[in-house]
Amino acid sequence: MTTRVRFAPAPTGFLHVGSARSALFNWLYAQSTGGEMILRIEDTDAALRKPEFIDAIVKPLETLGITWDEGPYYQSQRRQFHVDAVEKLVESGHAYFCNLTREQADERAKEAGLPAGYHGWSRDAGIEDGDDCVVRFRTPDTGEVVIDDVIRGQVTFSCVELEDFVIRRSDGSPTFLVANAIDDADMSITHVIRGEDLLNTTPKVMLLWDALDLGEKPTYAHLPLLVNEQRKKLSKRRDDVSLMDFLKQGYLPEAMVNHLALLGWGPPDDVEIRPISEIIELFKLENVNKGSAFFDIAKLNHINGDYIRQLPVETFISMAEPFVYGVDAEIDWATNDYDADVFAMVAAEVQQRVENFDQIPSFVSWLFTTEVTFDTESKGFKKAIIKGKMIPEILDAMHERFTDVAWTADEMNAAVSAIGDELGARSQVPARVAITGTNAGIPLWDGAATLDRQVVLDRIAALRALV
RNA sequence: GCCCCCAUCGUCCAGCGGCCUAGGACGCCUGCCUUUCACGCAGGUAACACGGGUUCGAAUCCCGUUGGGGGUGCCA
Repeated sequence: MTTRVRFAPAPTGFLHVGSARSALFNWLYAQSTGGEMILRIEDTDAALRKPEFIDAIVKPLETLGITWDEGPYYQSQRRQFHVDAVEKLVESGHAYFCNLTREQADERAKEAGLPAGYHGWSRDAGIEDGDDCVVRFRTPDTGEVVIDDVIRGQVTFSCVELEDFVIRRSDGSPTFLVANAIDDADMSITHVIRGEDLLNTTPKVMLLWDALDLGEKPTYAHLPLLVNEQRKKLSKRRDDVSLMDFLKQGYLPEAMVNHLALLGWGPPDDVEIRPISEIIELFKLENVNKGSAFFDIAKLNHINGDYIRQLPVETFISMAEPFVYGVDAEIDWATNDYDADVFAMVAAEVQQRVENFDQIPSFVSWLFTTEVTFDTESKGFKKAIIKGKMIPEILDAMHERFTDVAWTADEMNAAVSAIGDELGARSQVPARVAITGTNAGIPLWDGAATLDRQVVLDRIAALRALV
């Protein structure tokens, strides 16, 4: 039997990295077993039914290269099936009407000295359907529901712990629990792979499954949660969780996917950075571990840097463009002052040094601005200039020779080296600081030769004034 | 509160009863390379939460404790 998995996100306005990880693991499982994946949008709640929300899910998935064979299906469009199922459950006595609101239920619980929540009051009250009525599922009073989870083994829930949950809201819309059971059955889903936060809802779906007589149940696999540094579930409010935002910041989709695949799973040979084809080949759902995983940006950065360095330089240059030119680029130079040829000349050197595209401007800013700023408080400046030997002498000599040195990389370089030799001091680093504003960066002279002589002289003078 | 899940270096992953004086990766530190920085290379730092069992033998199995997390919605 071909395996069929589904990624079923609720459209909340953007794709969460945790959801992306779920999508990825579903996809990896489908790919590794030669199975199929379907995309299903869980928009049973009217508030979630907005077309722009769909794009916010579909687009990032496409960018990541996570493909699906069927869909997107919309639960909202399958509503009739869900409504029918609810009706069937009422008719068969598995469900009943209830006209208590959440507040009323809590109040009654308080009066009865019970924990907050609904305690089955409407069960046999013979309530007729009405405007304010929900439909609740009658959970068994005894027995237990056992989930055979691929990742967690057997998980047992006693039925007494399960309250009579709502399967149809008072506005008539069925909840996702019904939709889940019906849709998974109709779509012949064989494996439900999703976050651990849904583990507690699984017994309810299984109860519905049996009550509706839907046949063989899918196999479940509950993935460990992705957490922040406080070990709490990644949340929209506290954390950076929008996958598209990461992509916009300059993380490569391949790097993102590689990193995500390493959260909760590891290849048996310990080779972490590798093509997706190999990950598919090595991936085993039963090897996914149970503990929650911290989404570590530092590691993502390292992986991203590796992928960037692997890029053909031409690709790097074209991908870098939005970060150095145009309205969205965060740059400190005037767009007119940007020179694509100069960038292309130094691009290979920049590529070796960045872990992310948004770091590019900091490496080339000095080539396109008139003045550079000296961060006199920085460690690098202190080491190179404040603690440097004969800095004033070097800068004075540089300024003098640069007024008439031949304006080529080699000649400029030679002139500065000569100054160092004559003064018996290290002259290259001070020269670099004067011209670029910092002690760290790409090789200096090819870029420096593209600057105007007066610009360089002014920068030397500017640094000289500080020492 | 109740239910469920989890527990190996700071972080991610390996380990599925002897190969473990616990391995790899990120981070951090040191050195080499380098006219800077980065890459690369060579080292270093650092963990089996605790207590009981079971066993000739436990990071690995069982129980308990503690700690963390998730759920507890007419959200999904």
